[in-house]
Amino acid sequence: MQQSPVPPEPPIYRRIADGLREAILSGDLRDGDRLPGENALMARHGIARATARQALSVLINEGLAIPKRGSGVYVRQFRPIRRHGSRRLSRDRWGRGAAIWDSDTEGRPYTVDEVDIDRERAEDPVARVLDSSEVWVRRRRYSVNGRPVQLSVSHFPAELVEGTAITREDTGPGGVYARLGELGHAPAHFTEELRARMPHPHETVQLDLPAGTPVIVIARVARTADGVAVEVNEMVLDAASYVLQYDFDS
Amino acid sequence: MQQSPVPPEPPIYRRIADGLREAILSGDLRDGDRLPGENALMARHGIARATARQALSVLINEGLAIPKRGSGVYVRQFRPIRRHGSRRLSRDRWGRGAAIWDSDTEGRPYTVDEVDIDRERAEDPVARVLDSSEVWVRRRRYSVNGRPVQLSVSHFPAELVEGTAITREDTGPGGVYARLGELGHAPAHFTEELRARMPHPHETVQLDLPAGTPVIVIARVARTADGVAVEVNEMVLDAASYVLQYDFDS
DNA sequence: GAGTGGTCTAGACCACACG
DNA sequence: GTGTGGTCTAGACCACTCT
Repeated sequence: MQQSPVPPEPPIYRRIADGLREAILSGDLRDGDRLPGENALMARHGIARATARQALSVLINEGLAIPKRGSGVYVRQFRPIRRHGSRRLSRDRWGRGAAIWDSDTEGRPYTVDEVDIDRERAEDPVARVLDSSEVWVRRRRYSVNGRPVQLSVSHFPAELVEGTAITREDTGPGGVYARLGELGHAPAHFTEELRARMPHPHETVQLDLPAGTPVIVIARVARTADGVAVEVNEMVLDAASYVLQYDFDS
Repeated sequence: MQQSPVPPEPPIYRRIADGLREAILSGDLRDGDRLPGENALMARHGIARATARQALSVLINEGLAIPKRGSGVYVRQFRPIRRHGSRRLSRDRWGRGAAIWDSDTEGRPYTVDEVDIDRERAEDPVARVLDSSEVWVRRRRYSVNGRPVQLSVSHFPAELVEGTAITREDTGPGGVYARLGELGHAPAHFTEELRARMPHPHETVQLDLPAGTPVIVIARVARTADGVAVEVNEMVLDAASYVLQYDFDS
């Protein structure tokens, strides 16, 4: 007969973290509220400093709290931007008020900084998809309300765009897609591949990410009506700043 | 005149973590390889145990390494499943060999366990979208090769599906969508909203997630040709097990 | 100046994995 | 049995924030 297994007591730091998480998720502690600090936890539970830190680090790594040096640990907030992928039909017909998650429905004014344009040898996945060993690369960072939210790296086959405005900082009215259209290579079909993972160090710096924040990586391939790939765009989004939406049929 | 700011030396634990990360990302350490343990780091760098642990915890929280009690810390691997959202046109015409990320292209045999079906009061976002205060809820967990990879919670308006196979464990041939079709409410339009975040504790348990693994949350709304919402499905995916793909036009 | 989080040391005991 | 990671104590010094 199976001995009823005794559930082991969770360690102290975990029980403290569970209590604080409960307070956050239940709404007892709200966005921006201050959590009890290290000293408060030490006194209240009679534990060592390292143990109190460990409890707080759980919540920080879960993305529920943010530490501020010399000040305290605070409940984190979530106010995402909504990014639309395919939206062909749904938008006006039943897009209103039907969202699952709250968001700033339309992207607030983006600012673009750290633009960087270069001609480079294509790396492997991009070279294969574009069928081109030389590419023009446009790197950008997007910010909303002064907070960086997205990194974008666009690749174009070098032979295709050589000498056009796509190789210059100002791409002119309508942007790169209008230029591709004038070249007779208007994008008509898109494929977006998505992943989520923890950020690499350079992403943490460029997006100013606190601990416990994943990134969403989108690799988008734009193809002409003939199926020729003309752009590969890899985007890295601060996951805490975005809700992505895709609408489709059948 | 601006004093050239002296970049402060990163702390020891960070420099050690940077070195190990470099070894992982460069391929010096490969999937499944063992990292130097706490004792090795203490000896090599002349540091205290807690500092060595802190260095390793950085990599663990980044999802690059996995600790195994009594054994060591190992380099983590990434072998995702590919999940297709809208795929109307692209699949056969230019889907082949054009992927950015490697994956098991078609989902390997899923197994379903922990099925749970209940009639419940609808919570707020779901109640609003389905315009229904009572819902039938189908909860499931999906596993691939014995590893849990996805949690799924489907909601249906209670009045609509009452007494049908949708309220029973075996939904019959074609599944719930076939049953909805027979009721004259065939789903025709889909909206998927996506987020990524760190998992909640119950998700960590049910998906057996190691630290440093985000989840992707998909809220999918199915609507009939008339625009009536007939299903809300909230899925929670182990982000390390998935690549999502969406294909669309214009 | 007082309080906060960030880093670090030097120990300790434990449960677990592996040979 | 030995080595591993998991938890915890009791200190210390620092940089930073807030008042």
